[in-house]
Amino acid sequence: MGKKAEQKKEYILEKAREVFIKKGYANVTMKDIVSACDISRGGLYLYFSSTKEIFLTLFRREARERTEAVEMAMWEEMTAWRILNDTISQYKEELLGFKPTMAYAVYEFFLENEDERVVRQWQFDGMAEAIREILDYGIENEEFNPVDTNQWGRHIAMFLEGLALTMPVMQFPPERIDEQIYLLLQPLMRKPKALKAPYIMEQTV
Amino acid sequence: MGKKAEQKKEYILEKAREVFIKKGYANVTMKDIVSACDISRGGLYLYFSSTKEIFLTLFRREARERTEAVEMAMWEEMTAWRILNDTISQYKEELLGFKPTMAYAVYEFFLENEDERVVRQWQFDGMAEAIREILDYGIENEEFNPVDTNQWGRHIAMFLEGLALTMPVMQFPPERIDEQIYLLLQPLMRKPKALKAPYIMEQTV
Amino acid sequence: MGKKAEQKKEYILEKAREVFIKKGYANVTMKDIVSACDISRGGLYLYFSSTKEIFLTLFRREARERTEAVEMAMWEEMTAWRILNDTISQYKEELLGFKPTMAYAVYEFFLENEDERVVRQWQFDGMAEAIREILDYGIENEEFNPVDTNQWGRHIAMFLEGLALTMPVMQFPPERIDEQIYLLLQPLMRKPKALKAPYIMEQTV
Amino acid sequence: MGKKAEQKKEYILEKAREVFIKKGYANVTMKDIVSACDISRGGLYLYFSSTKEIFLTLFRREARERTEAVEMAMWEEMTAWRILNDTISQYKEELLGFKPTMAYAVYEFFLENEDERVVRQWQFDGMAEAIREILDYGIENEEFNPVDTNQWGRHIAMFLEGLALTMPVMQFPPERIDEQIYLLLQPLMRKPKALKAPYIMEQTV
DNA sequence: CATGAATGAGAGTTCATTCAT
DNA sequence: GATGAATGAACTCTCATTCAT
Repeated sequence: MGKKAEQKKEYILEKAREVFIKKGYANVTMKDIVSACDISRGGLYLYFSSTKEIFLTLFRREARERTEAVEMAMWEEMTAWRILNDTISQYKEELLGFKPTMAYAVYEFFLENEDERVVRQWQFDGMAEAIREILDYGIENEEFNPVDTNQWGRHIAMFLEGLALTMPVMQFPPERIDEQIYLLLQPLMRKPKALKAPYIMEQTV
Repeated sequence: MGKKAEQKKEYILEKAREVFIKKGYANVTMKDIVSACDISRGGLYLYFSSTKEIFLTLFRREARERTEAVEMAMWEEMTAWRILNDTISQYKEELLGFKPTMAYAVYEFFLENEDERVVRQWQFDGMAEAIREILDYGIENEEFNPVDTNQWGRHIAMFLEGLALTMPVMQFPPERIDEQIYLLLQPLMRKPKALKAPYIMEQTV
Repeated sequence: MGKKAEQKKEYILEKAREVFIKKGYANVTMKDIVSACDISRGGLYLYFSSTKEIFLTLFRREARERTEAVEMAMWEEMTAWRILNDTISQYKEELLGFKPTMAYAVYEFFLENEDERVVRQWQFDGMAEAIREILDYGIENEEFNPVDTNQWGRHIAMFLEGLALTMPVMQFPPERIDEQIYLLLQPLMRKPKALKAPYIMEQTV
Repeated sequence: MGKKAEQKKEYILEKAREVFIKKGYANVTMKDIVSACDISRGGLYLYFSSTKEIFLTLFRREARERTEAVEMAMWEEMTAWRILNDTISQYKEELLGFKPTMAYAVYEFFLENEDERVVRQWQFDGMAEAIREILDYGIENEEFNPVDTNQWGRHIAMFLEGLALTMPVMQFPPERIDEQIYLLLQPLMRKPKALKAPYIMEQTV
């Protein structure tokens, strides 16, 4: 495939992402994506042969990017707080609608495609693992209380997923997101009393 | 509407529920429900005119029942622990697949029907409120540490939703669910150290 | 399925037959049949779900009818000549276009559907077997020379198929068909010299 | 057209032939041929503008070659038996799958293209004529019984076509082909009793 | 000459919805 | 009330054919 084809593929993925964000997964048709891309019906099939293929391509990439961001941050020797915070902040932006999310589409997709669930698990495990690493790092630095970081990795990862799915529908205000994150992370903090919501913001700056 | 018609409607809802559990919302067609009910195609339209109408009827009822269960328990003067535990246990059963759940269908539905999100919010608020009441009750009895029960009501409600959506796809073992609930509730416990996972079970008995 | 549905199915088969006669098999679309039947696109799918299904239904029936006709004639104790002649005459009518034939469609179908060839074989064997019975009967009556009737059953059956496929395209005149049948059957005749083409006709009367 | 273009055209015809043998005519698309030739989509159109054009080119050539083979043999003063036998043997090889045949494609083509049937007729007549010449030659040499060689030329030509169309689907064993040819040619033989099947083979050697 | 991306017509198929019975 | 046949819109997917490069 030439460079131009690669670009076109990229363009289609980008447009398709917008469609998935807007309509979830199950209701998206090839026609929808065709319209969004402003190409011909047959043209899309030159690059992808189903919504499923498009979706999986997008999903795998996003999962990879998300965990890579964490690894990258660790490499740069930022404080554990800062890293955890950035990670969660990215979610926050999505939750607040500043940056749209495919969370729904993801859920619809894996509901419909039972045989692909291993991909989903892989993504979740990757996320949990990345968070575990941050926590280990933070405990070592005496930033966090010592806890079972395997369990807490999963806990935070799962909480973030729940938040991602609940918030868009609920349309909670930003403060409420901070509130929830505060409750989640409190047990990790060495001196929780000293922190005030939205403490995440304070820490960041 | 006669009594017989009422029964038929009830029957249809029951069967439709099974379909939603199995296929989510977006992929369910009137034809699916017709098949599940073993009723004529036109016949279904005498009672409901769309999957949306059927779904909303079911959803409103379930939301009501769930909060009512909590209220009922409070009325019976059970311990806060017992009530919270029963509530969470019901989720656990669903999560472990012993009792099927419409969680996915719910998410799909509200994704597709933006204008109905207020209903979803009402349901979530009802759940959070019910949990808040349990917490207030437990704090009063000195079963729980004093916390902001409004925040914690939402926190637990949201966590349960996240769990409900994550677990079915992940196929985690029961211990992991206990582990997660433990991490969630730990800050509420007066003597967390004394509790071992699966502490929920221990408390129950 | 009610009686009316049965009639409709019959009607569709009848119309579809005309389409297959006219266009063969491979080029026939569900849309063609829909047009021929003057029903809606979706309507056809209530009765048949593919051209393949329609074709096989027609084919099986025709094969059955053709061999049944032979059995029936034997039962009525007609002379072997008369029976063989009638059988061949039916082909002749088809060949001359007085009665249209699906021969082409049959060939196209079994080319395309290798896995159904056993059906074709069953039909051919049935035909060969029926002719063998006529020959045995005729030899017993001393109408025919004694020959290996198994071989000759296949020989005549195969010849008729070849004729059916060649004639429509060739547009040979009726005399030429008689000529060919004469050459085919000559070795069976006890006094071939005494017969003149179109001897089949003479025998019939 | 330059020499190189001529070669390319030749190459395309060769590959297209393989496709027609495998898939008949009606189901063959320009795309199939493009794939088989490993050529660009637009490239094919520089040489041929439809499957029909390609097919007709192939068909005309094959018809010519087949009759030429007969003429050539006569020229070499082989015995009529030997020539007839070689001609039929070539068919046999095709029938047994040792040498693939376009027979099906031919039938499909002329079904679909009524206006081209004159070409088919021309080919059949050519074949019948070639066989007639062999028979005349054989009668003159007193190899065959005297018969109406016009009729018999058509008879044998038609029989071979029938065989070609029936056998591939039926998957008959080689002996059965010999059996059938024996029944066909028997009336021509001066002393048929002396011949045993597969007599064709015996004669050849 | 040659390429292969792009187009759009058209086939298959499914269902929501209607309506005569 | 209840049925299920019938309709037609919408969607998926494939290819013949064109055209810029």
